[in-house]
Amino acid sequence: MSVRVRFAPSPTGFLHLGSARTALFNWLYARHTGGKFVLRVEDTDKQRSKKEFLDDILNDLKWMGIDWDEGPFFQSERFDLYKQMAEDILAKGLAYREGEAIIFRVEKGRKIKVDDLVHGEIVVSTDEIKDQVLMKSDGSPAYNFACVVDDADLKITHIIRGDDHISNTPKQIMFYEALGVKPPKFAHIPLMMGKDGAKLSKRHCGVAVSEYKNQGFLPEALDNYLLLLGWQPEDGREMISLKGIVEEFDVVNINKVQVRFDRDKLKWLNGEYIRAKSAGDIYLLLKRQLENSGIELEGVDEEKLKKIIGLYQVRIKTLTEFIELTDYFFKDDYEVDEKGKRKYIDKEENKENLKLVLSELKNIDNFSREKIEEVYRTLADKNSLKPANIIHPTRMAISGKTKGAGLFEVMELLGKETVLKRIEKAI
RNA sequence: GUCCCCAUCGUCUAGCCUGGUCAGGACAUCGGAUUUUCGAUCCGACGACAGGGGUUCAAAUCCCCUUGGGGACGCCA
Repeated sequence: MSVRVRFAPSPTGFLHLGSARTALFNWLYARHTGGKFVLRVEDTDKQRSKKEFLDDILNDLKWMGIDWDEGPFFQSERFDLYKQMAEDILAKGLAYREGEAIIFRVEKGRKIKVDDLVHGEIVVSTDEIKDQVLMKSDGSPAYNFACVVDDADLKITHIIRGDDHISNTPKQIMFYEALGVKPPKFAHIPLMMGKDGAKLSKRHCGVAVSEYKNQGFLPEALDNYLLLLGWQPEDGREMISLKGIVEEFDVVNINKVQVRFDRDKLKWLNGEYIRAKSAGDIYLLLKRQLENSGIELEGVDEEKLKKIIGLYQVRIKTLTEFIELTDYFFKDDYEVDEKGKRKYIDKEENKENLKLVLSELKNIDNFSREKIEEVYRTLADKNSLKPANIIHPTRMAISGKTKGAGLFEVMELLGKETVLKRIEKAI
């Protein structure tokens, strides 16, 4: 029988990192087995469910490279089915009415066994479980019941979900029995916590996939990191693509331990992916981010921008860092490092050195990297200065920063006019 | 409180099932090399089997207890 898994978000908020990770494991397992990935929307709570949330969730999934084969199915459209199934259970004498509600009677003194693909066998006594609501008085199904009816109806074979559902599982197994349906296999994956071990929250580093998207993380990096959190290939390699790992992936070797989200490692991976891309690819990704941050790209030549990317690609870990580091290419009112200014500009000797530089630069016709470098070297030589004595003040004068890409490349890209203007201003 | 899950460097992990290798790797941190700075890169350092009992010639590995962390106990999902 072919594998069918599902991802069942509730459209009551954005796509949470933890849910994204669950979706990822489900998707991977479906692709690994050649099975189907089904999308189901758990919108039984009509008050809190919003279409916009759903759209965001689906967009984020697509962004991550997660596609689905069937659905989305909406629970809100299937109330008749739940009601029918509850009535059936009622007719079998396994449930009772309490007002409008239908309640499942839990038989005491039984042991329910959950055969979990990640944890092994989990046994729970039914003495621990209270009678369970199947249908609420308002006519809507209770979560656990709707979940079972749908999973049975959609012929789901493997339920891969978070550890927080372990305690729901024995209840759900009883519902399967009542429905006369063989339960699927379960795989409960350990929860993802914040860096300090407490619940992942906004306070830590953000919980929404879209936040990472907006901060300039690449989907490849996020996918890779989320997967690495709890699973790793046998050879231990850490750069893994979703598509490339499909064959190797399996749920049985997902770790049992609760994991902590480590933004630093994500950033490292993101940097690796940024460096692996061509300047052209980065350009495409960056365009939207730049415009969002109020930088006019109208007047900026694409080739030039690609060259700037080429210089900074190796120095950034997220796309947004690019914007911070290269503001001086796009506007004259860029950020100025005051401490650096005092060190490299304000001192009298620095101003003298900059004057020397300025007079030499004025005479250059071909404002190329090679030519500028030659001028700097000979100038330093003639005045028995260290090259650094003129390089640092120049960098400070033209970029407002003490660090950055190679100075001569930067100068060439900035152009003679801008460079001279900024040095004069600094003096 | 009751039930359930879990326990190797700060973090993610390899090793555990089928006891016997200096407990290996990655991120982070700190040094060094290189560089006009930053970054990248290359070298190196720091750093863990939660504690206590067993079993055994031998325990990170098997068993028990304690401790610690997490989850669930809704007519929320």
